[in-house]
Amino acid sequence: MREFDERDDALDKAFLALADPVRRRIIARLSRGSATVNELAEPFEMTKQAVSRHIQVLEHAGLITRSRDGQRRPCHLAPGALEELTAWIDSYRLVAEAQFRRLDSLLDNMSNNVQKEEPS
Amino acid sequence: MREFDERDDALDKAFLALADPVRRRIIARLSRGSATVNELAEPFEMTKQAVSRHIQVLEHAGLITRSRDGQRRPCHLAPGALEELTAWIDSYRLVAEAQFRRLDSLLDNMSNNVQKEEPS
DNA sequence: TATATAGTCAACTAAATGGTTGATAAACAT
DNA sequence: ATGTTTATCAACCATTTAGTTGACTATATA
Repeated sequence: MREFDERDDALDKAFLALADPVRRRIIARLSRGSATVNELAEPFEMTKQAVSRHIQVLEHAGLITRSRDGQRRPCHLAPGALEELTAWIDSYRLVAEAQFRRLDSLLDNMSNNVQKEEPS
Repeated sequence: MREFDERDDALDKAFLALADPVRRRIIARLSRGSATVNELAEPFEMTKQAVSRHIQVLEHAGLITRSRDGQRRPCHLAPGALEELTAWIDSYRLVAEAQFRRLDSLLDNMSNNVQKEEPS
């Protein structure tokens, strides 16, 4: 009954948010502690409005949260959000690694069989 | 002398590639073993050309590789590619967690000080 | 040779992204 | 009350993305 899968949508937004060097640098900066929009915008050769929208993308992706401090709107890394992404990646990474190991032992068996069959 | 940072570009492409449910399902499928374009396209209500381009996006992002088997072009998960993404995420995740722990102990100290100053 | 199968290329359209400038809101400071 | 700082909203433009259809290449097969 739902137009789209909510988990898909959450992953879409999170991965898309990270698919931009500006937004990744913002994440990197916030990993060392909270910061305001002006502080986050300062290193970039781009208008503050543009950075403000990058921040909104990160916020809607659930990667950061914001609070209110007078006229400031400090940004904080959302605890747990990055874990969800690594969890998704790792789930398939581990399956693939198991698959590779299975292939390795299959090749081992084949070469063993060759050795066994060779003498015949 | 370079237009853009190569590492940035690689991360851009990889995260962008994962920011799509179709491409994530392709990755999920390939984690269980190689598959041809037709096999990958079959579950989707979309032309084979569209899926073919999704596959190219994954390939240019370095997430999958392709080989030749007659008229088939089997796709395989690129070993090690997913690790690089978790490595990027984890590097900041761990910094952030250390930061949270530091904040926790700071708050602990403050509440201890309050307790000590209370009696005065 | 002809024909089917696997896959890509090219051109087109609709929608989303990423940036700009200019106006505005909200909290502070004088 | 007026002005300053912090940040967002709105309109606009250029570029990219994601899908379509139709033509095409290349390999396999009758």
